[in-house]
Order: sequence, then C-alpha cells, then structure tokens
Amino acid sequence: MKRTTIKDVAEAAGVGVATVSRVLSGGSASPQTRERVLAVAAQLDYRPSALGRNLRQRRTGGMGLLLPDLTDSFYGRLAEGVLACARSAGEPVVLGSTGDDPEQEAELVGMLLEQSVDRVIAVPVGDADTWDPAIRAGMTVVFADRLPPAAPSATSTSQSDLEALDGLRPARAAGRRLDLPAVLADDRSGVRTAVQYLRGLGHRRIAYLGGPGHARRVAAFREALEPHVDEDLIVFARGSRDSAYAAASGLFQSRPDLTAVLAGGNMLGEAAVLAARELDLRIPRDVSLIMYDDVPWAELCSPPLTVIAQPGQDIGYRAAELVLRAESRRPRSVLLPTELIVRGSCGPRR
Amino acid sequence: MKRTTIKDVAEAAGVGVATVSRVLSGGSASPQTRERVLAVAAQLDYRPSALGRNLRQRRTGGMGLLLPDLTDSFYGRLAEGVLACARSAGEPVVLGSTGDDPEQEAELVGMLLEQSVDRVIAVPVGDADTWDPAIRAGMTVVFADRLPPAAPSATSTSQSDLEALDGLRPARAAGRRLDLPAVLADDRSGVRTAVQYLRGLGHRRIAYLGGPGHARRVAAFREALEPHVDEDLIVFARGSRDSAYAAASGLFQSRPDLTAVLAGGNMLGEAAVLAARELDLRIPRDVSLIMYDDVPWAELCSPPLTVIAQPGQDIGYRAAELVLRAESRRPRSVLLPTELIVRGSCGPRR
DNA sequence: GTTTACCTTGGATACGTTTTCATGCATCTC
DNA sequence: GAGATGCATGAAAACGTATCCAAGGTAAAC
Repeated sequence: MKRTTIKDVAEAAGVGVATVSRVLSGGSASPQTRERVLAVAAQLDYRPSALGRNLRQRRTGGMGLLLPDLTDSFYGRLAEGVLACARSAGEPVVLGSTGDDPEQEAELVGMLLEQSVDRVIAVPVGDADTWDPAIRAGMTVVFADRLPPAAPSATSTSQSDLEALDGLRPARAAGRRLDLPAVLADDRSGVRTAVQYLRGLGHRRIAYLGGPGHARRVAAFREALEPHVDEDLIVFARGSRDSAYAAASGLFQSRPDLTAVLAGGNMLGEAAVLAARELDLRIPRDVSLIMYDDVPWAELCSPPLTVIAQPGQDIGYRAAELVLRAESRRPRSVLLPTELIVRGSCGPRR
Repeated sequence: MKRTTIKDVAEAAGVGVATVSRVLSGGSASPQTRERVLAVAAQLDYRPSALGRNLRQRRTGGMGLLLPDLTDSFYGRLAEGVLACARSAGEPVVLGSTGDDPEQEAELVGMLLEQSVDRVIAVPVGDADTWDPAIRAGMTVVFADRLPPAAPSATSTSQSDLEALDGLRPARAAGRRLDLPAVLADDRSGVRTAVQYLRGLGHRRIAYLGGPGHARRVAAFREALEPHVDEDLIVFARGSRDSAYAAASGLFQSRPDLTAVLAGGNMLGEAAVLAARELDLRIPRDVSLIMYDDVPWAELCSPPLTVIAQPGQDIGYRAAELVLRAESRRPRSVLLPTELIVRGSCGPRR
C-alpha cells in the first residue's frame, strides 16, 4: 500500500505540486484553488511526509531532550513540561538519557547531529568544551536545571562558578565564551533560604549532600555559610541511587557531629533518610534534613520532609519555549523561583 | 558552513558514492578500497545524514514511545529500559506523553505516522479500533504494561477480557483480531498472590482502587475473589493525582466497612495513604494496603508499604527488543513475573 | 584456451518535499 | 493604447542517501 504523496494530490486537484505545497504551508493561492486543493487533500487523507520536508530543509523539526535519569521524578516533571510545549507546537521530541555520564551525553549529541535535530534542550553533564562542537554545528541549545561546568582548562574555576551564580552569564569555557541560554531554578535564593532557616534553628554544622552538576548549588551553599565553611561537610555522590546512599552513609559516619543536612536532590534526600534510619539517627531529633525538590512522597514520609520546591514542569516548558522561539528572538536566560516548604524534618539543634 | 556529504567523501577517496555507501553500510567492497574510504571518512569527520537515508528508505529509524505520564516513576523506569535498549542499538527514540487520553494518543500516533516512525512501543489508552489505522499503515507496534481495551462495539467484553488474561491472545477488536505483541507483567499471578495474602490475614471486604487501563488487573481481581465479588468495592480513577485522591477518599467514605485495599498503581497507593490519613484511618490497624509497583519511597513511608513489584525497566527493555527485532522474528508476547514484597502496611483484620 | 561465474565498482535513479524562477494573465498607470 | 506592476501558477532543481543495473575484471571450471 503506497502512501499518498503531494503528487497524488496535485494530480487529483488538477494543479501542480508547487501549488499544493504552497496551499498547505500557508503560501499565497487563489481562493478557489486553495479550496479545491484542501478538499482533495482531505478526501485523500493526505499527510505531508516529514521525511521529504526535512531533507529539503536540511533539518529535522522538533527538538532533542537530554536528561540524566527519568527515574528521578524531578526530571520526569521537567520532561512533561517539555512535552506539553512540544505538543502544543505539534513538534516531535527525541529523548535521550545520559545517566549523568559525559561520554553518553556526547554520544547522544552525536546521534542528534546525525538526525539533524538542531534544537536541543539539555540538563548538561559535560564540560563547556563538550558542548562547543554542537554549537559550532549550528545547534540551538537551551540548558535546563543546570549549566555545564567550566572546562577543566579554565584558569579560574571558582571565578566562573561565581559568575555563573546569577544565571545570566551562563557558561564560560577556557577563554571561549559559550553564553548559551538556560532555564534554571534560583538556587542562590533557594539554598540561602534553606541555610538561613537551619541557622535560625541553631544549626552550625550543616552538610551539603550533592550530586553531579551541583556546582551552582554548592557555590550558593558556600556563600550562604561564609565565612564558616567546613569543606568536609560538602560531599558528592554520582548519579546512581547506590552512590547516593553510600555518600549519605559515609557522611553521617565520618561526621557524627553534624546536625543538619541539605540534600541537593530527591534521590539524595531519599538516601539520607535511609542512611539515617540505618544508623539509628532520628529525624529531626538527631539530625535535621532539607531536601531539594518537592516530590509527592515527601509528605508521606515520616516525618514529612521539609523541602525546597522547584517548578520542574515550568522549567521544562519554558526551556521548550525558548528553544522553539530561538529563530525569532534571541533567547535570554530565565531564573525561576523556588520555595521552602516547611514540614517536619527540621528541628532545633540538640 | 556546509555539511560534508557522501559525495565529498567519494571525491576525496577517488571512488563513487555507491562504493562509499556500501562500505559504510557494511556492504561488500575490496579490502583496500574499504580501508581508504574509511580513512577518508574519518579524516573528514563524515557522519551520514539520517535525513537522506530516511527519505531513501521511506522510513525513519528508531522508535516511538508513548507513555501515559512521566511523572509516574513506574513509567520513568519503563522509559529508561526502552532508552537503554535503543542506545545499545544506536537508535533514536521519539517520546510522547498521552496523559491517559485517547485523543492525545491518536494525535501522537498521527505525529509518528507523519514522521514515518514505523516502530512504536506504547502503553495504550485507546481502543483496539484506535490502533487499527496505525497497524494498517504498516507500523510495528508493541504494547507495554497494558493491552488496549476491546473496542466498544465488541459483542462480548468479558469474553475478550478473560482471553486477554493470559497475555498471549493480546487484543481482539470487534470481530477484527489485532493480535499484537505485548510485554506485560503477570497481573493474574500478582493480583492473586496479593489477594490470597490479604485473605490469609482474615480480610474479606477487599477493595480495588484502579486507574485507566486496568482491565486485566480488575479481571484478575474478580477472578481471585470469586464468587464473593462486591462490585462497589471496585473503584476507578482517571490518570491524575487529584482524581486518584478523590477516588480513594470516596471509597473510604462510602464503604467504611472495607478492611483492605489493593491500589493498582503507585499514584493510587499514594492517594490511598493520603486519603486514609485525612480520614484518620490508621494503616495497617484500620485498613490494610497493598500497592502495585515497588517505588523507592515505599520503604520510606510509614508504615513501609507492602507492594507488588513489577520489573518496569525490564518491561521497557524487552519491548524495545521486540520492536527492533520485529523484522527478523515475528515477535511473541512476553509475560514477566511480579513479586509480592511484604513490608508493614498489612495487618490482620480487626 | 575458452567459457562461466563471481566480485567489485560507479553511474543513474528515486525517495517527497520546498523553493526558485520564468511564464502567463489581469489589472493599473500614464 | 502601451507599458508597468502584480499575482497565480507550474516546471524544475535541489536536499543526501541507498540501491538497481550494467560493465569490467579476475578467478575458477572444463
């Protein structure tokens, strides 16, 4: 069974293919031909093939979406936001999961390049250097939730970290400036609020339990704690659940004197609760916990978890908007507000 | 900046484009030409354009993935499984979220058709009738997690429901047989085990809290309860969290005599816990709860939730395998085992 | 030594669309 | 009325690839 092509429509309507194409893409045509073409197209149930169009225009429509892990419900929400925007624009979304691994990310970018998908929204893992080839190839990239870390060859990491903090000077690679648009949660404000809340409860030895891509949050954490930053209380896990658990458990064991933890993601929060339970640390009596990201189960946990809520779906939606409108407007970065939701996982310092 | 094409490679290597194409697609070629072509291709950093290939072959590579809701971590796991398989095959995945809405599903199928994506793995919402056009258009469809309900015009719904129970006679539409492959969890066994466990604890009035696409689970539930099925204890929610909460709350209020609930999904379980708490019903003292799907937070909940675990990731992976191998082998349906994980949310009947 | 068979190779074609360009016709301007 | 302006229209040329086919060459078979 052959697919009906634009040629079939043209023949059936007694016009040339060019006319059909024009009518269907909103070009100019006389009212009567337009009507006839539309009628015939509808009757033949004609759907233009994206293949032909893509080849002609040398670009695939739609956008790529690169996420670290769909198991993490925050990224699930982000994805739903992107999909919602894409759907209303009628554009397809090709999805890739990087597992927070720069190599896989690079591979996926390569795949998108091969597919001529020239619009990407990504939660980046790799260096600014990693992303440079994509940009040079003409991709429109919008980062979400994070910025790519400065390239390792950068002269002053802390410098660019601090600059990145405001979210408007996104990414500087060694010398070369990327300056790509991004949609981020306001980590500076979020972390500051959380830390101030904990300090108000009397906590002094506050730990940060972080994951990949938490450079901005950690910088904000340091800033909020100035000048009493205890580097040993800043701990990192890799992307996986196991690694998160190991990091949390290790933290509690190596520093039994800590009284509060800020977990930089919901998997990390989960790990902290689990590790604390395993070590017979009571929340919030022995240790207070604030978790990044408000997930539905935070309320079901016992005690219910105090969280920093981020608008995951909005982040996705806005990012998709940016990447779609990039042709017309030059996109500017967006900073979305966070909110501290106080539940029951923080108490006064013992 | 122009993209390097196969023509450039051919010229640089001093051969015809056909030869380059053959070398790169694994066709036959003499060792020396093969080597030269590969060297030149590597040096020019040539990547074949998927656009040209797709148009020529009149099909887009990769596969479509249609899920109800990425916010639900079960579907997140399923997606990760699909992505893992797709990645190892080097194939792109285009994602769509149906929101458990048949209309959106149909729209997304249309989009895939337009993109000439001829392989789809779907958690279906729409009728068998909905899927018929896709099949007729030559799509290779593999269902995951669910089967499409029988078309409304079917003469005997219960008949096809029962047949569908074994998971090997997937889908029957009115008269026309779909008979599409699917990867499913063994709901019959899962539900039976759960119900027997609850009955063993003395429960008699057991409710089922269901969602869209739970036909098979409900059928299994009825079967396990035979002959004492109380239809009022079978309640359905739509896909959303709000709807799940409303259904759970309504169930508890309308039937205060029930002593156990089987929640057919993790959002439904969440809703049940929340609703019970709101109504001052203690779990498991006042009401026992078994939740479908083992999510990480089930352990964090208080009490920890007894669950029926499904291998979400495996389901996705196997489905992707099936849809990719469909060309060579005619795919057969797969039934994966479930496991009852006993934690603390079930107690003896009061 | 001749025929046969096989392997390698490159030219040409087709995939379905958009877009450029030239043509024809009608309307407007002076 | 002659020229200019505008619009609708269709033929044709890309876009980058895979594949068909014919041609050439080499090795095997007799």
